[in-house]
Amino acid sequence: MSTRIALVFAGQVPVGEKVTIEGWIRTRRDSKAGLSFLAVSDGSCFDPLQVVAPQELTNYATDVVRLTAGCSVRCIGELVASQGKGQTVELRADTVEVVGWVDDPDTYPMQPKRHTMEYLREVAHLRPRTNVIGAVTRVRHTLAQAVHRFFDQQGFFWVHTPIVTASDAEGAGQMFRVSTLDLENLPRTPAGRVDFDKDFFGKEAHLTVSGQLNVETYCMALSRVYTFGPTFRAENSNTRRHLAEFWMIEPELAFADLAADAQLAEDFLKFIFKTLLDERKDDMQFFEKHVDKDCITRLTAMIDSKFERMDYTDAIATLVASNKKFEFPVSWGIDLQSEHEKFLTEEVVKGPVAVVNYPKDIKAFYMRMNDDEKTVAAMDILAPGIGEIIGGSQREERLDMLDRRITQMGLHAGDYNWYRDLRRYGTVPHAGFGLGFERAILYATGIENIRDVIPFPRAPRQAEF
RNA sequence: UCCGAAGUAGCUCAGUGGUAGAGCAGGCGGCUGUUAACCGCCGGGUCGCAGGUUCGAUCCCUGCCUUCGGAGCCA
Repeated sequence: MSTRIALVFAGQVPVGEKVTIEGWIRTRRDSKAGLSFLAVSDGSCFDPLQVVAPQELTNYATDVVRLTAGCSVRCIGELVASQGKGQTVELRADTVEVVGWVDDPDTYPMQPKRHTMEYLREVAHLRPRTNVIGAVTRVRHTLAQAVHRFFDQQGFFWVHTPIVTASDAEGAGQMFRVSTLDLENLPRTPAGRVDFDKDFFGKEAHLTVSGQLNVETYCMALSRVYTFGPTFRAENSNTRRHLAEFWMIEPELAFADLAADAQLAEDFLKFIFKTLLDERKDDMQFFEKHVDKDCITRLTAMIDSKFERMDYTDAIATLVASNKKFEFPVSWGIDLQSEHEKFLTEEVVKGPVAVVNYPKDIKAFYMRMNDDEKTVAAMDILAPGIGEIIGGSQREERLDMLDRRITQMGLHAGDYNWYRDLRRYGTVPHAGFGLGFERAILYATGIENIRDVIPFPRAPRQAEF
């Protein structure tokens, strides 16, 4: 059984102990003193372990000096204090077994040098071997663990909402169709339409764009629930902040209003980022040094800050009073554009801000109508450097109001019968929010393109690997 | 989808209307308890694809493809 390199650096392996490590060669440096230095990484932590391979090894001339980046090895030897600078301990190898060679090292795509992120996307099956993608992967894992830990500690239950949804109306975004019909030979109704009664589910089905409506049903029984899973949008978005497949976190809180929702969001963000800083120091230091020098101070500032609250109406007044020239003119009733959000969070508040109570006409049907009948209890949390990071709302718990909103939006109440039932049987005020998981990773690491924080990005015309 | 930019060696890039170079990587040799080391030599390219202009195009023009940045949509 081999030892993970992370345990070695964590001091859990005493100097003098014989260990086996297994991993991949990052670099090899030969010394005429009669030994080679192998940087071996197993991905368990940021740093590779230095393995010292003396020329006395029986396969030194045949194997060790032929090692190149990417070769897999099993090294057995004694952990010793390093004689060189740059590391405190190293492995003095008794054996270096080559598990797998690299065919044609000349064209091995992952060289021990800096690659562009664009290039790495083209070799998505090999890019986890790089420092940056390895670090992203560990950060992503730690944040995901922190998400679950936060909700667990707060008494929330993780509800696995469906990926495939046959609801007639999700109400948000364009959806990917799920069908087993033969596209070359579609069944038709007498009226000439595609006959989805012949399809697998007997009706139209799609990939989910949000688990919210489903999770609300469990909220009306278990009080505190959340979803955390993949969601899909078939929109032709080509930006560094959008994916066709991304992971979303959506908590739902019963007996709660918008203020409680905003507080939950604030506590949540602070918890997951604090956990990240506590548990992934090595990787975060790499991001600070090579990707975004402000990433750690940005997270620290957020953790220590008190999120501001700002009414939408006040936000509009602030934007107008700034006399700043915006590409999109500002007036009450508009949806805030990227430039407006950035201005508010980066120049006015200079920190995270929850903007609340948006005009009803620019928000979804399920958001709770405020007493003014002009605004709904919606919120967006804006953060410097990224803009909107969380969107949420108090849900409309009054059936008559919900029905009125459904009608106003040109939707059909009949399509939402199970959702309406929640308002007929023991309805309660409740609220929730949605967080795009990859956006949180962008914010934490300073990585610029969302395609670099998910292992296999899905975007328009991009579904390789 | 709209606006802008870019596609030259395995990678990162320079360059020219007369078919091309550097650094890194790779191979060989030298040197060193080395730190993405250093020194020397060597191999390696349909200059994104398709047309057009021209005696001649990698360079100029047109179209297409791909990628990047911004916007919209949104998380």
